[in-house]
Parts: sequence; C-alpha cells; structure tokens
Amino acid sequence: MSLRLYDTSTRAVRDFVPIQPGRVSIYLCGATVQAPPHIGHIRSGVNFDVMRRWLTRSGYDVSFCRNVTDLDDKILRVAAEEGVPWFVVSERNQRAFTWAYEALGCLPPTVEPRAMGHIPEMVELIQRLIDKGHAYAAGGDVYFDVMSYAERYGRLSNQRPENMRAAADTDADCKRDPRDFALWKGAKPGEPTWPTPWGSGRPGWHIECSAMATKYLGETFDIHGGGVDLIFPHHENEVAQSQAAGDGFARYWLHNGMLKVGAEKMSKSLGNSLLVPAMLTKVRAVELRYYLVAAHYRSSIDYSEEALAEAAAGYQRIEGFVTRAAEVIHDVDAAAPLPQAFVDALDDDLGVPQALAVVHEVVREGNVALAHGNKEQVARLLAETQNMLDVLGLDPRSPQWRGSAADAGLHETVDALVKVALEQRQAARARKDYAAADAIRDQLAAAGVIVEDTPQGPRWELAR
RNA sequence: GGUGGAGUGGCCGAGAGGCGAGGCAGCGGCCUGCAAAGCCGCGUACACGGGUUCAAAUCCCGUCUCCACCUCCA
Repeated sequence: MSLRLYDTSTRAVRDFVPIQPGRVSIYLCGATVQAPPHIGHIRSGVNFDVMRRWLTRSGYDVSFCRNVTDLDDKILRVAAEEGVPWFVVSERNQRAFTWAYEALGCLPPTVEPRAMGHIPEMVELIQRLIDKGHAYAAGGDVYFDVMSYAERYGRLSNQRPENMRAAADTDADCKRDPRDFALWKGAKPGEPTWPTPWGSGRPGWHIECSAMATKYLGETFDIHGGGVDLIFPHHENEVAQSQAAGDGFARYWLHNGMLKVGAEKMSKSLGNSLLVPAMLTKVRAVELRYYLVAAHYRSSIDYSEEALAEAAAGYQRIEGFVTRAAEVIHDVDAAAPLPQAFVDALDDDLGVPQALAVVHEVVREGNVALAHGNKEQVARLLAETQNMLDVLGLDPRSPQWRGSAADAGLHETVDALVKVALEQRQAARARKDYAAADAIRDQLAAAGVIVEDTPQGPRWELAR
C-alpha cells in the first residue's frame, strides 16, 4: 500500500500521486500574525510537520512552504492601539510563532515567505485576472468577479454561490455582486500602502497565498494544507483566483481539525486561547507535541488538562523504554526498517493513532527483551522505536529533546554525586540495614532523584 | 436555511459488516528486602428507536444532542 490522503475537494480518500515522481510540494497556510500562537495553531503546524516527515521518510524530496500573512485589519487595529507601526506587531508575533514551532519540534520550512514581501507577484496575478475578465477595479478597490467564475466557484467548500451570503471584507458598495471579494483594497488614511496600476492600497486577504504558492512551488503543486476553518472563504477564494488566472494550483487539499476547549473552537477572537508558553509550564514540549499529534489530524481535539496529563504519562512510558534501552545499546541502526503496520498506518491518511499503537506494542516487546537481557532483540526494538518516533518528531534522544551539552555536563556531575549515595545505600542493603538504605533513597527522592533497582544494579532519573 | 463533521468502556482515543487498536486510571498477580519501573491477567463500550443481514459500533430509515464553516480564523 502506498500513501492515500483524504482530499477535501473531492471529499474522498485518494491515492497520492505526485506531479513529479520523487518530489512533493506542500503549501501550508501558516499564521496571520495578529497575536501570539495558541496550541490550536501549533497543532496544525505539528500535524503537517508529521506529514512532511512521513513524506521525507517515504523517499520524497519535499518542498515545504509555510507562509506568514503579516498584514491584515487586526494587525492594523492592534498597531493603532499601541501607537506603533504595523510591522512592529507582526514582527513580534511572527517571532512568537517561530519560537513556538521550534519549541514543539517542527522542522523549519523550506521557505517561509511573508505576504508583504510579495506585492509585485500579487499585482501581476491581479492584472492577469483583470485581463481575463475575472476581476475589476471599482472605487479604488479591485474585486474578484465571482459570477464570472460561477461554474467553478464553491467546488472546494461544496457550496453553491446562490446560497452564499455577501462578503463583508470591505464596506464598499461598488461591488458588482455582494459575494465578490477584494483582491486589492484602496488606500485608507493611516494605513500602509503600495502603488499599483489601479491606485495605491494594500492587498486583500487570500491573494497573497495564491501569489506565494505559485512563486515558490509552481503554478501547479501537490498539497495545500490548513485548518478546516480556512476551507471557506480563504481556500475557496485562493483556488478561484489561481484557477481563473489559468494556474493549476493545488492537487490535494488537506485540512486539520480544530482544537476545542469546553466544546468550543479555540480561537483568538473567542478569547479562549491557551498560549504555548503557559502550556509549557504544565508539561514538557515533547509531551505537548505527543498530545497534539496523538489524535488523527482530521479529528477535533477537546482540550482538557486531564487528557494532556494522560498523554504525558503515555509518552513517558515510551521514553522510559528508550532511555533504559539506550543505557544498554549504544549504536542504534537509523536505517533499520519500520514495522509494516506502522508504515500501513501512516500511509492510510496519516493514521498517527494506529501508528502510535504500533509504537506502544514495540515498546512492550522491548521491555520484555530488556527484562530477559536479550541485547540483540533490545537493539532491534530500540532501533525500530526510535525510527518510528523520529517520523513523529518524538524521539527523546533526538537533538531536539535530548537537552543541551550543558545539561549533559550537569548530568555527569549529578551522576557522580548520586553514585556516592547509591554506594552507601548498596552497602546498607548488603548488611540488610533497610532503614538506612530507604533513608538514602528518600533523601534522593526529596532532591528530585528517583532510584530504581534493576538486575544490573540501581539506576536513577530526575523526577518529572 | 445551506455545507461538512461528531456522539465509542471510569477517562483519552482508533476502527467502519464477523475475530475487543493502543494509551491513561483501577483491580489482581509476577518480580523486589520494600519500592519504583516492567511484565502477565482482568473490560463484552459504541447517543436513541426501528430495519437489512447468518452476522451491525460499522449499512439503511427516523430521532436527539453537539461542533465547525457560510467572508476575523489553524
């Protein structure tokens, strides 16, 4: 079986066939940087990071473009409230997004274009649309003429234009049809503007993604991703603009489900955002990633602290095996094959939940092998586990999660100190003075050091 | 009103006609001086009412509840 993906535009699971053999191009709608990221934004980033890692592991050369929309009405409003230029707001929030993506282990995109750096490309696209009769200038704005494209408009979101309400993206009454949406917004006092053949102004929402996707990935590309809340109007309008202009645009549309809190979508505008830094005081970043990744990307997640804590406990079980196995096995075969069940799970529309079930099964086998002291088997199962975790971005021994060299140095220091205490404890145990032995263990525990006795002698870990 | 999705055991969360994914928690056992970790065992769950079928969580009809989108959104 090879990769099959659920495609929103056909509402069916389809075999994935790339345009060029061996290459995949992905455009992910990143953030409109009007506020710092909450964990719903990062869920999207993490889901598509796993998609990208899986495609890479499957042998594809992946071009991954994740855009930043760095100007919109809200950014202007925030900037006005703070009395600073718009770019102060978008720069600040973009840095917060970049930090959060990195903190959660998302690989950097191949390219991360910013909308306002692509005005000429947008102007060129708008001109093509005007030339083809799909757009018109009116009242300083330029609009996409939805009815000129009525036979195709609405296909992605499965809606008919006659059922749609009016677009409210501008308050202009110069539209030919209320459903027409702005490609370009005429200059308003106090707003940043760029000159165009139709007058100065700023871009509408949607046009930047069409311009940037085709610039970096070509007029036709493989996968376009984003949250389900973007299907309409954002993605519908993107595909309308691009295809009306003659581009092929995306061949597969993938949409991740929403993260909900209290049965409601987490949303900047609803004020129920859980921001990443606050979350990282509750669990480690890798545990948060596990939580966000563990549900299927198309399911919605009902956030709860309990579920988050359960996910962390589940991850710690996996991590425990990897840590203990790595104390025995020093060379891990990064080329070891993945279990077929794991491959099949991910090939089936990125079935991470089933893939994680395979991880847990291999971990159980690994723990058995560890208990039996079967080094050969431990080596094999550790390699399988780490390779699976690598695809999910969850390998505790990867540089992302392993900790710094300074941590390693500190670990050595603590190890030397703990060993002194453990030797005393072993001596006490040898003379059956369990009160003394347990007192040492309790003291270490109070200092955050958890002691475990194994057939190979005592080992220790820091408490979490 | 239109479009799409969801309701699964104490909890999270897959699956999509037959054999109970996996995890968390709990209980019992093994191991241990005691623990911890680990392992083994323990659960007949699929919103409700009908129907189809040898067989339904899965298909069909109806009902209820919830969510998302219908021009701020990941």
